[in-house]
Amino acid sequence: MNKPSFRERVLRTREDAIVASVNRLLAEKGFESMTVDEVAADVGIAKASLYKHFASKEELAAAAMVSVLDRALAFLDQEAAREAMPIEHLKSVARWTMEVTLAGEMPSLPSQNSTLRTALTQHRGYLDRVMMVSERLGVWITAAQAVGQIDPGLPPEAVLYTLYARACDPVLSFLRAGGRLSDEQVIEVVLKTCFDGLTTR
Amino acid sequence: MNKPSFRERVLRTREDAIVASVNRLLAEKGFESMTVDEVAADVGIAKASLYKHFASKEELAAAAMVSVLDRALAFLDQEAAREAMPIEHLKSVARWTMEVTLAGEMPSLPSQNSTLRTALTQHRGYLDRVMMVSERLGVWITAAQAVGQIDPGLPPEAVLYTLYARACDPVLSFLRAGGRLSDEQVIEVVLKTCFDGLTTR
DNA sequence: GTCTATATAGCGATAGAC
DNA sequence: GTCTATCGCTATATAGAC
Repeated sequence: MNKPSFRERVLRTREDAIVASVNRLLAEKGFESMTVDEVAADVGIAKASLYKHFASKEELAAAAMVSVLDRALAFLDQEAAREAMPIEHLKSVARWTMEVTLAGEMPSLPSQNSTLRTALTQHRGYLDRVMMVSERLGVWITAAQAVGQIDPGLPPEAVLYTLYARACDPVLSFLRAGGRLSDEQVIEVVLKTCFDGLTTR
Repeated sequence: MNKPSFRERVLRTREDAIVASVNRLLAEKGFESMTVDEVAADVGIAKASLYKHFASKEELAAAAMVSVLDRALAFLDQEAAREAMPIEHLKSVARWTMEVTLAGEMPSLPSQNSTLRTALTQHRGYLDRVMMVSERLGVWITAAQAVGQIDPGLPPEAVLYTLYARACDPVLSFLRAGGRLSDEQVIEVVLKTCFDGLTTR
């Protein structure tokens, strides 16, 4: 385990800056509308330099996804250390997801695009992290269903996907655009409809 | 009110065919990934001919939206004629929306894209129909809240947006891709989570 | 209105000097 | 590894004959 040289740390820092820009642009404009020229301009380096770090636009997107999944895993660690019921953990995760989304730091990718999809399904680092997050959420989901906090009649995958979907819920931006609710209120409303539904309890 | 000539009917039929293709391609690949060449090839005419009917790619997308909104208005008419509680009307609308989406006939557009967004916000036919649909749903929403079927604590716009969002809910395609549920079961599950929430009642 | 052929522009990716 | 300059391709949109 060698101590990283100054040179390596500089490069790593630069790559972090790239990923941060990609993250933001991906959240703001989406994969197709984001151009590599924009990323380069945003980071402040030449496009050719960008391609020395990442081989393709798809690799850039994958790196952004890996980055946010690592943040998610870190949050899951922190959350798991907290004493709480499974349902409370799940609500915390949903809230965190929406906070990241509203902060413009959630790279939401179209599941339709074929070149991106094939790139991601072959990206080991991405797949591994998706699996890890899903498994850790799955534990809380089945636990919450076992004690009757989450409806046991729902397929666990449906619960999982519903939580994932909070990361790209258009209701968030629509409610924010409405201007009548603060970001915190937006999150509380969506969180309530997600877990309690639209109908009166 | 002149009777349309044979020539006009042929043109109208061709435009309908174009819109149908756009609808399908827009649902399948999204606005950015759909190309005008694809549309022309799908319809079976030359691209230049396409541009005689619609001035731009954005106009094509707007026409597709107008088309599906007209279908929605027709469904709302039919639904309004039915004797039912407001909440039942809203559930029917949500179910219809998801059926259209799973049938691959829901042109879901990215709200991010700027050129498309400006084109739509200036498109009178589109805006009018969105307003009409929203107002008619709004009546049922406030009625349902008045009798306590929909949570009166929720902002009506939040309820409206949540219903609209069923048209582009990624949970639908994810659950279908899972392969364990039929399309009807997928819709029932999402409908239940939407109105009743994830937690046990 | 329909076609073929083309103009124009933007994007992903690379060459090659330093 | 960073830069400038450019390739090669594809996409929207149009010209002009019929």
